[in-house]
Amino acid sequence: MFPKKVHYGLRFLLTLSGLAEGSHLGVAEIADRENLSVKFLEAIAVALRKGDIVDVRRGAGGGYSLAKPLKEITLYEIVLILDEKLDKEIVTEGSNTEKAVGRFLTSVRNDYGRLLRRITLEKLRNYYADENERIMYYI
Amino acid sequence: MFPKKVHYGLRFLLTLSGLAEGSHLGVAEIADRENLSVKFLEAIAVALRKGDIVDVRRGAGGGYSLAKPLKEITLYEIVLILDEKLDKEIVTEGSNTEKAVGRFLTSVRNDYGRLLRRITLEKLRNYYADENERIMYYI
DNA sequence: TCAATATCCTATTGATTAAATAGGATAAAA
DNA sequence: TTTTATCCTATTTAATCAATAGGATATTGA
Repeated sequence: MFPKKVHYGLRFLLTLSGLAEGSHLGVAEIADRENLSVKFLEAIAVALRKGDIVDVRRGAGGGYSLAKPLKEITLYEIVLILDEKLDKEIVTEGSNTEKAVGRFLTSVRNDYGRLLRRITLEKLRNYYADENERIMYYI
Repeated sequence: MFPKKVHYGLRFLLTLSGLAEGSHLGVAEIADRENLSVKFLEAIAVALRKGDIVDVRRGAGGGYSLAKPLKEITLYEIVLILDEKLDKEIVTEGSNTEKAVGRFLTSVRNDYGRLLRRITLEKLRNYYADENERIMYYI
């Protein structure tokens, strides 16, 4: 349902969320930890930076950090940045059936957008915390 | 956002919804009215029939008709039948970040599914009625 | 019965998008 | 001023979407 860019992008952000205030992490390091293609993750990182989700520090010792707390980042923003098909135009021109279907599906997309806007990455963080607890319990 | 199969399928169903009780309409006829590829629409019709959305009458004078009233057909069913990416498996295995992201996105997909289940094709019919009224008003 | 009609099935083609890779330009810290 | 890491552009490969084609199958209607 969601392209890999979204999966990888969320893992990228989740990794950054573990960072201490003011510190940065490079793409190469994260790609290594997460076993992802460096180049592919690089493109994702740049897109997220342009979308003001992460801050960057270029040059040696640089890398990325979250631009704002997880609870202020909605899934809507992420999907809009990393999944181009969401904001693709829905045709509402043509015959009456075409118009009706176009308007109908547009309203569904709007509902979906509202749904995504209500979900913040804090929830993702909670799922992550659950995973870590699961290990603690196991030990 | 939605593949053409969904658009075409909805136009197909919308056309069928105008049919008198007990009558049928062939794919060729509908494709002609809606300016769609006969062969492509044919595949859509077969899929909808297998999903119990439409009934079929084969042979001469045959064609399709709605298997149930529009208000009993949810958008969820249609999207599930005509958009294969909805029920594609989301991976919840691997590293902790991978699991967390997988579970998180699964919950989002479930929310989306609930959203689609609340929308019936009666709403589509209303959009269609609006379009027709618009013409009446114009005349 | 049997010809006409319309669905049904399988396979193929072409176009578009997704995913990954590559090489080097740019910027900034050390 | 060297090192490091981001940034940019282009290309390749794989997967999916959209459309097309031809014929097999079933059923109606004469």
